[in-house]
Amino acid sequence: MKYEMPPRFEPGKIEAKWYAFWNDRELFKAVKDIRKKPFTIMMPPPNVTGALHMGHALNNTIQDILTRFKRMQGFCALWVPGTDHAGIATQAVVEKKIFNETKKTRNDLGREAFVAEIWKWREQYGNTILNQLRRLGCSCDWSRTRFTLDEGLTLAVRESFVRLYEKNLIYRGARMINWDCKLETAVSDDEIELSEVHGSLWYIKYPIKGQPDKFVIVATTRPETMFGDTAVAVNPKDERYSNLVGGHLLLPIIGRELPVVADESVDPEFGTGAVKVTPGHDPADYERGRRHNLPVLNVLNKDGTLNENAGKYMGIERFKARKQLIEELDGLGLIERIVDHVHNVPHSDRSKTPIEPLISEQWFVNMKQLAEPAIAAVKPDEAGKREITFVPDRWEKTYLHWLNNVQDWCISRQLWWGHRIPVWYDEDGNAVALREDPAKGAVHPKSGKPLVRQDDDVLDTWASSWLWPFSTLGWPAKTGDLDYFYPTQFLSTAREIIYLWVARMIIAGYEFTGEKPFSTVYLHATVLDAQGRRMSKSLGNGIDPLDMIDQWGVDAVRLTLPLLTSEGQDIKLAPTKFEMGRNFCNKLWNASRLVLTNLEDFEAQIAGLSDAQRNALAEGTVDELEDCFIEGKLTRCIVDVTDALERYKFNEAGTAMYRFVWDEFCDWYLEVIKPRLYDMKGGAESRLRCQATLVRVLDAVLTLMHPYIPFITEEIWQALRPALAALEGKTPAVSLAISPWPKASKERLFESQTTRFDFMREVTRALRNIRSEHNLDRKTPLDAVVRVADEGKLKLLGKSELETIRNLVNLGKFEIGIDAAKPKAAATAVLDSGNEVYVPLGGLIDFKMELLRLEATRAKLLEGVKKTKGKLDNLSYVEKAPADVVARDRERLSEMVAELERVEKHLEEVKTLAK
RNA sequence: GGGCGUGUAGCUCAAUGGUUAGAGCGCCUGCCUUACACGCAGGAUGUUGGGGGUUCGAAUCCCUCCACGCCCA
Repeated sequence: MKYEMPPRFEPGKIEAKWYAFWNDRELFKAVKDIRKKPFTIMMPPPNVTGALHMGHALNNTIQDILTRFKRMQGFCALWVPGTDHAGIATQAVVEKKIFNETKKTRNDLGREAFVAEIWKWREQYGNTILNQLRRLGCSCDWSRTRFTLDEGLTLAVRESFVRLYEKNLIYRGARMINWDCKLETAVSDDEIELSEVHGSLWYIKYPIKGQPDKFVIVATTRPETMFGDTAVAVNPKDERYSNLVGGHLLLPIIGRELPVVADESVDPEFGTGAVKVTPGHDPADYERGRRHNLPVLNVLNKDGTLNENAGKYMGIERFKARKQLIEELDGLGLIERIVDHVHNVPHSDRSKTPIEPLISEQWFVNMKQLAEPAIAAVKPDEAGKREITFVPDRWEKTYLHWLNNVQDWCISRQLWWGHRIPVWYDEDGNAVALREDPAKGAVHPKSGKPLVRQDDDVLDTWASSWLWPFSTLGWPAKTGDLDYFYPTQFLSTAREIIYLWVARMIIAGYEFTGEKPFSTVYLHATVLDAQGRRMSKSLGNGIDPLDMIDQWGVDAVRLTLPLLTSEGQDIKLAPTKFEMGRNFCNKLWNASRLVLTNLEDFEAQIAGLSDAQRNALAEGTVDELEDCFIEGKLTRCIVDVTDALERYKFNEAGTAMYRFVWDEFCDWYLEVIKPRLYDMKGGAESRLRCQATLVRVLDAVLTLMHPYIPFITEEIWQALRPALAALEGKTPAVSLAISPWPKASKERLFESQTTRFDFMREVTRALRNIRSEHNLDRKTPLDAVVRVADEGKLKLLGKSELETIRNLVNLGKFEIGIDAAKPKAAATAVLDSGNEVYVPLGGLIDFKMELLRLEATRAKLLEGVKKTKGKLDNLSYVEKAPADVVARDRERLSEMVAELERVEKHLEEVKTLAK
């Protein structure tokens, strides 16, 4: 049977085919199986409005590598996909779309109709990102896809709310919150970012009561809030103002009397040392207001216009009002000066508009007590073990810092899209939280009065995603899945949501299930552009993973990303980086092409063997040196890759495979066996042993690499499958995706054979170097002599190894001998242990080149001798360093000295001959 | 201001305190050798940011300075 393979790997042709194959056979479906250990990952749910970006591509590649690895290791591997409803973002997207199409706002439509529109939108576009994850090859259990507004998850949100409410950990109150004037909702502290703004500091004159010509000058960055001023504060130690404390000023324009209060928190260095106090619109002033019993005045409407407290400025947008107010004050001569001022202003993550701190009635979660188990979870026990481990571990500090200073969490949002707060009020405003919607005529359990309305607000989206690790498995119901798959093993996410999400999930896990939600938190690299900047829509510097998949193939993308990622380091990415992965896939493709196109007779040959003979082949042969060598390297590779994956070192595992395939298997093994394979140089049996080794090694390589590059490996493996079946005498798994992970046995490291193979390589390299440096065409055979020092070295190269060298270098006459004489006019390479290689070149020899080569060797040796001798001459080194280190250095030194002598001898000869 | 991180070849990055610091890309030379030019063979390239210290021994540990990045206030 012949398998047609084009000389170049064409990823586009196979990707869809294999994804459908896996899916149709439900290979990714995880069914509880008590004979297996579970391995569970909950995918961080992307926004339902989202599209796949490079961060997603990296994060999900990592999760898929691990899931596939564990599945092949025999775990019951479950990877749950899903999306979150992204309250603010989704509502904004749909509202914009509706407005563009119909010029209607959500208020025009009304709550119910608008929410119905969003659901329609979700039906149509909500699966975009999940389909993109399929394109990436993610082996999720799609039958368990979850959405944070699903019925089950809604139930979970409600249950969690009512439980916390009943424990008095949720409360409603008027607090200073962050108000987003564009989206007209509260946002939590974690959803704002400070950004530097080049603004002004206005120095405004506040007249002193009873002294109309005298003023106190107050500096402010936000003059429009002055309508909410209820005092002016100075530092008690500030002598400039000590006579005014206790007196009153007059608020310009309005004329309201403002007491002058002394407060420690005022920085005398800032501005004039006198600051206006606006308790309704500044967190620091709010505290000052409390200390001095000042009234709180709100001057803003929800849309960011000023309200009736601003007098004639009522209805004017905040920044317009600021400008007009300044003009008016200036006209009144009340602006003393204006100074440029750079300061940090909080902006909403979502709308990017400046946040207004203001007092508002909101729902909060009291976090202090809830945080305690989450803090304990990362404390090592006596054995140094932690319930939850961060990788890299330094992020644990970041996590703890937040938890130790945790603030109450504002969970209500003035939106329509989300989980409506399950609280109902009676006519007096008495609230009650309910697991189920109240029946008609239901009454408040305490007041006995009928419940008349539900709270209008919805919950922060994180109040549903913090339940994700267990709500996805059926919680609050005690399901078998929850029992089996929970706690999960691994969470991989971006570090910017350690607070928003990771910490809250851990809190929720302990509070609601009594257990940790996962044992490892892996913080993946941040993908930056080539200049090291974050990829962002506004900069337009993003690299679209789907473009990259189209251009290079999905396997190339999946292989390249982890290869670029060393733990904890960020990735600077440019599209051309994927060449590395693409080229590797092509290399693997062609190596496989060589193997597969030379297996035509393999099954027939195997069929002619006894079971014992076949079994011997299937277990691996030990006859030819190169077979032992490649098996030994493979064993090493299996150990390294498995170990690296267990430690989540995705680049180490990737590099180990890359090295093995390219540097050992392709560069040496495949080159060495060609005569055996093509020309039956070792006879038919040797050829069959070679084929069997190729099948074994290629199978192992494909298996090891499958988690990284699932498509190409499946494609090749399916072609290899008949040969594998013949060799093993049994039917292999239906897919590589569920094939067993390779096992390494220590008996198959073949160390002595590897040493011999390495000597062969050394001689080969020396000869190639001579050929290349002397500019000798590959087609002209060279004669060569290998001089070895003793019997032991002679034995390192057997007859077949000499043949191998002859083939690799294209040699004519080729001899080896103890103390073999150096031919005249020969190029020389000095190896270690007294071994030398001579190539008689006769008239072709370039003495100048030969001189340069030997000089270079000499210089290197001299440097080495000097360094090592210096070390050994140091008495304290010899005394204090470990004996084996010193012994090794002694050996090296004598070795180098001997080599140096020989090089110098050859140099003299060349010099004489060159004359 | 506080915390964390980074600085190694032209570029992007590796390297449990112990051989003469490695790889990919790029560069130079020669090859379309019947798996692969997305390739093969050979080659060049380093004051490991500066300074100080600990140590027999430092890219690695400590201190300090410089530059850059991220997070928190």
